[in-house]
Amino acid sequence: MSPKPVSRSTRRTRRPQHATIRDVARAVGASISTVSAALNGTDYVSAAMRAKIEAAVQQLQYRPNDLARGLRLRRTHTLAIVVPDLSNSFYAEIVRGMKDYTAAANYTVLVGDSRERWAEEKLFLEMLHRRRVDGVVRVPAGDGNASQAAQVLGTIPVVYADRYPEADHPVAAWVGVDNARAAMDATQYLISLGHRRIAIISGPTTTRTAAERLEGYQRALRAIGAMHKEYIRNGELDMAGGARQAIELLTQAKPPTAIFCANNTMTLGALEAIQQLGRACPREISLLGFDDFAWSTLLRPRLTMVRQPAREIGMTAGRMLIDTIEERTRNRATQTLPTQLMVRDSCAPPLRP
Amino acid sequence: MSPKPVSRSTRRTRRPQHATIRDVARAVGASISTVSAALNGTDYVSAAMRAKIEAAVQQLQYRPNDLARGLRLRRTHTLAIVVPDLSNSFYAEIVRGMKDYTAAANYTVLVGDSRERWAEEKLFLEMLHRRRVDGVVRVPAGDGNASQAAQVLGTIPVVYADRYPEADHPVAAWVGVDNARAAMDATQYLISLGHRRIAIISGPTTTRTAAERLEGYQRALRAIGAMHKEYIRNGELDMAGGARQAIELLTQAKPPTAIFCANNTMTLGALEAIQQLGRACPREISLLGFDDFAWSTLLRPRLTMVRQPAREIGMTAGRMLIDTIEERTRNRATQTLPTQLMVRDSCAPPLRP
DNA sequence: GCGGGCAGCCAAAACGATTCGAGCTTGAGT
DNA sequence: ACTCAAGCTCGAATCGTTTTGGCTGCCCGC
Repeated sequence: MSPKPVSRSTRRTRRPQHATIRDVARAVGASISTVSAALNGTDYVSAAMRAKIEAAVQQLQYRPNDLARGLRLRRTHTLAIVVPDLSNSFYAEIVRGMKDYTAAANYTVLVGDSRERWAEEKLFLEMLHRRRVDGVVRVPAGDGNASQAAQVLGTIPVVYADRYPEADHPVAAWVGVDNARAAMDATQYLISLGHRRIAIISGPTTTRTAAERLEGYQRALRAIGAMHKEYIRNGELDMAGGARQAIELLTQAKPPTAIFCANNTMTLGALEAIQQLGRACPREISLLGFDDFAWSTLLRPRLTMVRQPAREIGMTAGRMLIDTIEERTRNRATQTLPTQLMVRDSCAPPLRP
Repeated sequence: MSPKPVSRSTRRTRRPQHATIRDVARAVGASISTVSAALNGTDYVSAAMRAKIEAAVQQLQYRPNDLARGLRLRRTHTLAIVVPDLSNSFYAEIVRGMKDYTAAANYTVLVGDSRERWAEEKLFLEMLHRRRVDGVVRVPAGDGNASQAAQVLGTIPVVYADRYPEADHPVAAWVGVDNARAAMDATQYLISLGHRRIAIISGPTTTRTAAERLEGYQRALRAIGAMHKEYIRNGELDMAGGARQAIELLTQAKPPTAIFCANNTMTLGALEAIQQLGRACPREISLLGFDDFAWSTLLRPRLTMVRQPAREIGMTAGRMLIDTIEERTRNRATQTLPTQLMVRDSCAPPLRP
């Protein structure tokens, strides 16, 4: 059985797609090892040779193929972030922060939008696994059972931002704010203005942050014995959800004098509802929101809101991720960043306290 | 030029990172060719074997390595889009449209933000080349000389969105709107309300769309002999730029009775300036903007704006790109989508016409 | 009994990079 | 004169896929 050298290639129609390292090597009459060493500075290469190679690279417009590189190196220099809603400026800002930070360390980031659905998030995570990203930061979808993520991601490092993981990876890294505390402070601010009938529009209780904010709100009101169940609403996190809950609250027999909204989109919905019902804000009804956004000062009234350091959250998540990837795990596994109450015009003392 | 010393470390620590097709083959006692054929359905594989393979895939949590795949296939199923400002909801919406459309065709998209600077865009495009993306849609940075893109992208297909290419690729695909026409219509609307002293705040003339909108505005005013150079302003495209120009316009001796802003961020800036100067809009000054956004109805007054079909622009760009990549070039090379004047509350007849 | 088609499987050659080990000159140290 | 290291270069293995051509039975029609 002699293995005969068969000329098996029938097609010779090979259009030259991109220049390869081999083309560069051929152009300067060197081996590809030498070219590689020259380009990466990883071994001795004479100055003359280096110059010739650099010229050839320019002339051939050679760009290394990162697929081949990643395959060999087992590193793609790619990260990813998945958020529940990209059109929400809060998450957009987190993404931006992460991109800015990681770009400086020469990482590319893929961004995914789960639309609050684990099914969509899972699809995205599977794609990330196939692409062998070096790490991912998750703001898990709020519809529960996001703890299967460990399965689909395998050994890829994960950092959580904003929302807590739920007993997911054993030692999960996380960065975010103290939501209970921030909500409590906000509620106490309303109390200090004289409000007693304070409502909250919160998200679904499967969303960790929503649950914590509700908790903080309750703690503040319980302390003065002013908690009433009919003022607690949870619903969808979007604008329509906020509007619907606000209308229900304001049209009931004994409406609240202040509404605390647990995220930014719902706050906008509530504002829309208030205007639609012809109520004067803040004279007749005070509105306090969560998650600030850039153009909140353009609205009338200018909204009083709890500001989260979105950009810093994204940057920190990126930093924590890169640190674990590159095995400088010097930093703590969890980081809590400060919030800030941006007092503007949408809250005032109640008409009849 | 001293070459650096090299430490040739001999690490033999090979942790089993991810399951490979070889692992699957070994598990079922088949060859990798058979596994590949089974998974891709590209050749005969017995039902029994197929079942065994599928079981092994599940058990090993095998996910094909897209790097190796892309290397072999010379296709990455990755697209990219680069826009001048991601925090501008107009571009964000284009990106979203493209993502939605291309996701259905199983493409991933990388998104880049050039911040209106060619230097940044170039960096991003070079990265795309190294990653061998299958195609890219560009909204070129507005600071000129973006025509070097062909060089850095090599043979990678390009589709332009919103802004025109400037004699870039020979047969450039493009999708956008008729900016001159839209601006002319908008200006004529202001004229029909009785305005004669109409100002425009436009972007830098290196930005093609800005130039076209200015052109349309001029055409409308020239037709009634009401064009005055002191009412024409170009500046930065951001909010601060819009505010600055608006203040200059409104504080001059014979201020305009209406301002036409050539993009959305400048419109917001102008609105801010108007409020800051204590002018009543629309009673004292009418404001008409370009590029609608989702929450424009939350502002008071609700802004009258020219709406571009941003989402459709993104989807169409995605479609055109995929069509060229997959060589179904059945569609025209350039597509013009319709605009719409969203008449709301920020324009009214002038006090003294 | 023989040619031929088909179902099922496999070995090996790409794809384009990095890296290990080794070979070959020089020049210096002893 | 001999050894040794440094400087420079190269061949070959490797990363994890797809794909091509070929091999083996087996059944079918004659």
